[in-house]
Amino acid sequence: MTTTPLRKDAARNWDRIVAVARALVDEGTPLQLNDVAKRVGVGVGTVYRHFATPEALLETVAAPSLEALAAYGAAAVADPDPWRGFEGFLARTVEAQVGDAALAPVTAAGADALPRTTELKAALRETGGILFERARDAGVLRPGVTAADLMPLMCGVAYAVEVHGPGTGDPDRVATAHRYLGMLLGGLRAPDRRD
Amino acid sequence: MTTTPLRKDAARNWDRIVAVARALVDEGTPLQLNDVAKRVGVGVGTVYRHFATPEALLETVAAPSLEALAAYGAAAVADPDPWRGFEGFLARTVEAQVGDAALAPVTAAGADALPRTTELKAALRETGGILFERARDAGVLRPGVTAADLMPLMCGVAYAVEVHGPGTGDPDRVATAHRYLGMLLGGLRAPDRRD
Amino acid sequence: MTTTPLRKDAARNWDRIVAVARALVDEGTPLQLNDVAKRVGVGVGTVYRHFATPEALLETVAAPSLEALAAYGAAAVADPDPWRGFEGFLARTVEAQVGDAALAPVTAAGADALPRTTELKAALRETGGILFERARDAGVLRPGVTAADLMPLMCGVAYAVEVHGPGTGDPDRVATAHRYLGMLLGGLRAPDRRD
Amino acid sequence: MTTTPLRKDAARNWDRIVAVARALVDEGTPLQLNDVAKRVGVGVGTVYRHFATPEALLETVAAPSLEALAAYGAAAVADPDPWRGFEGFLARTVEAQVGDAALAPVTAAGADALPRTTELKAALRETGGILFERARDAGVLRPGVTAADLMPLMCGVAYAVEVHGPGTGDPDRVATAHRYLGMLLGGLRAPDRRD
DNA sequence: CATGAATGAGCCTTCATTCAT
DNA sequence: AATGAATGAAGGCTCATTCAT
Repeated sequence: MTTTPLRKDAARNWDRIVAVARALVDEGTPLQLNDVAKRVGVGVGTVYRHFATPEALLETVAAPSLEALAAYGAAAVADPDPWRGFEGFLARTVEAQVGDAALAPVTAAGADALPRTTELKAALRETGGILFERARDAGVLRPGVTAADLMPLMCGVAYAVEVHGPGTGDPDRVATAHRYLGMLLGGLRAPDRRD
Repeated sequence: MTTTPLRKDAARNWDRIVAVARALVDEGTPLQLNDVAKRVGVGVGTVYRHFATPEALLETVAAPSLEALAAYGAAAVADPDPWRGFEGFLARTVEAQVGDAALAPVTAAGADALPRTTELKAALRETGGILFERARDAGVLRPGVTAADLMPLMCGVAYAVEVHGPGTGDPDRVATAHRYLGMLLGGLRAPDRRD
Repeated sequence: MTTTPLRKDAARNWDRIVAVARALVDEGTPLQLNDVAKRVGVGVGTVYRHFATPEALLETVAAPSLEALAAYGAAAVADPDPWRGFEGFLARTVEAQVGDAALAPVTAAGADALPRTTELKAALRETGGILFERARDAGVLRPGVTAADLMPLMCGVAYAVEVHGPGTGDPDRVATAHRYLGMLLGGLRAPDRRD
Repeated sequence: MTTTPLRKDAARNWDRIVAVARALVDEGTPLQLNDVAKRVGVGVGTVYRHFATPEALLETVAAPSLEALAAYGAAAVADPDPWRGFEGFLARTVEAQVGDAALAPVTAAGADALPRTTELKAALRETGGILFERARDAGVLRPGVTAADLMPLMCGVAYAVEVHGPGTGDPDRVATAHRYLGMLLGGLRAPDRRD
């Protein structure tokens, strides 16, 4: 965890690279380190020095969203209402996924490029697990679900939003994400119906 | 619908190309026409003659699954129980998606390379719509869902299965798909709980 | 010169191929035998049977223009006014070149694909030679020009028209061709000036 | 006009690429960047880095001729004799076209790949225009010609030389070019003849 | 004679990554 | 540290021509 602090100019480059990468991600352009370097106005080598692979850069771009999610999760755990904490966390998760194009690939990737990413993903899984268990123990969850299903399901909701409609950045996307999450939570089937 | 029948030798190549493509799709290799040609043992031109683009080949590979799904859908419409028809169709849909790696890209693609694909997708949407309306009219669906949500939701379920675990072909995948579909239909939330 | 007469159906194909090729030339599409075959609705083999190479087809397409020019030339030779005969022939030549996109490549080509083309070109050279000599002997030509310069100069005029402006088919082209030919005949320099 | 100076090694490659391209142009081989790379002994990417398209390379190869022509034009404008300036410029122009196979395609191309090419072509047009107007105002030009005709006519002369005979590089070509230009300037028709 | 499937060399272009400067 | 030139494998696609049917 102890990283040698960057020299001031190096830190400045780091920031500019990440900012440009963020902009590229937002506009849907695939991250190419050559391209990033050109836009930042530094050499490719500099970008490679800071980020060994495109994935590392992408994970760095995604990190703030993951951090924010983790922070929210920590607060949700403190919520006295188990369901509200659980639901809120899931809502934030899908909001983040549909609002930040960097998240989907990072979340779905099998291997992480940065240890920090692995930590964050683990923390989120952990938080999700805690919230899940609290909810389950409170009896507000249907049986059959496990904590390990949460991440895939949230990715699924985000993907459904993707398939449904307009590209990242459209305001409707968040509404759709909430609708879809609501469906998953409440079920598509009318509650009074029993087979 | 009347296609000039291929000469015997051409038909043989067509079959071999599709077979190789199917194998590549199954092993997760991206479809590259040069590559396909090499593996089939024909010239690139032959592959291009049969399939103008990688998408056309992929859609051809995916077609049987789509056809089977459409056939099932036609039968489901005849099911006297609206819910069973609806649920069965969705189940088949996610099974297909999870069992055939060619489906996800074809389903998610905005533009189709082959008219047949467009027809099949339209037919599936149509069938889904009919089953959906029957279920809704029978009062077995929660309000707030629309027919246009079905396709995205099924894609979402399939994607969740993908994120969850083992690659295409694993038998567990179908079980997981059923579990996830069940969650979506019934809701994650315990039915007796009301906010 | 004795060609086995074609069977009726073969002759029909020959005609249709040439007609399609003419249309392609007129619209500026490069002549590709596969393409021609597709548009005619015959197999490539058939086209190849009739025309061994793209050049042979192009020369066949160009032939009528060359024939017409040759016929005009024969008449021009009979003109009692040597200058008028000469000038008229050149005018027709450049008109043909700017009006028929098939001519430029055929005229400029070093080797001919068809004997008929060689004959026609020779005939035109011959006619040009006669007209040239008549004009020269009548003293209406400046010294320094030779008969062998005529063909290149006419090609040059046609090319100048090409560089100048709108593509084949535009009515202005003929006017421009006449203007340029007029410049060549009369000279750019004011006639009263002597160095 | 301020271009970042290339690094020494890069400049060396640039030079070698242009030199090879020049040789290819001289021997009439069409410019293919892969081919150029192979002959220079560098990777394709290197050639693409320096010249984004074959046209850009060709224009670079042609540039010195255009520069020389522009320089000559600037001097010609200073010539006290309007006709001599005009004629000299045209003579240099056809000499250049006939001596450098890179010029014809660059001159005839509608769109330029390099801004420098556009500048040079504009400068030449401008110079031609000035020389033309001086000559016209001095009364040494026949009416009916416009400045916009000069470029096409010079291209036409060069093309006529091409059609006439031996390939680029042959010494006779220049002589022929002068002959043809002379014909254009003085007219093919004997001066004493009036219709 | 006609067919049209097959061929495959050939050309273009991109981009992740390395390494000399 | 930073630079950015160089690399070259990789992939895409076209088209003139042949030859089995």
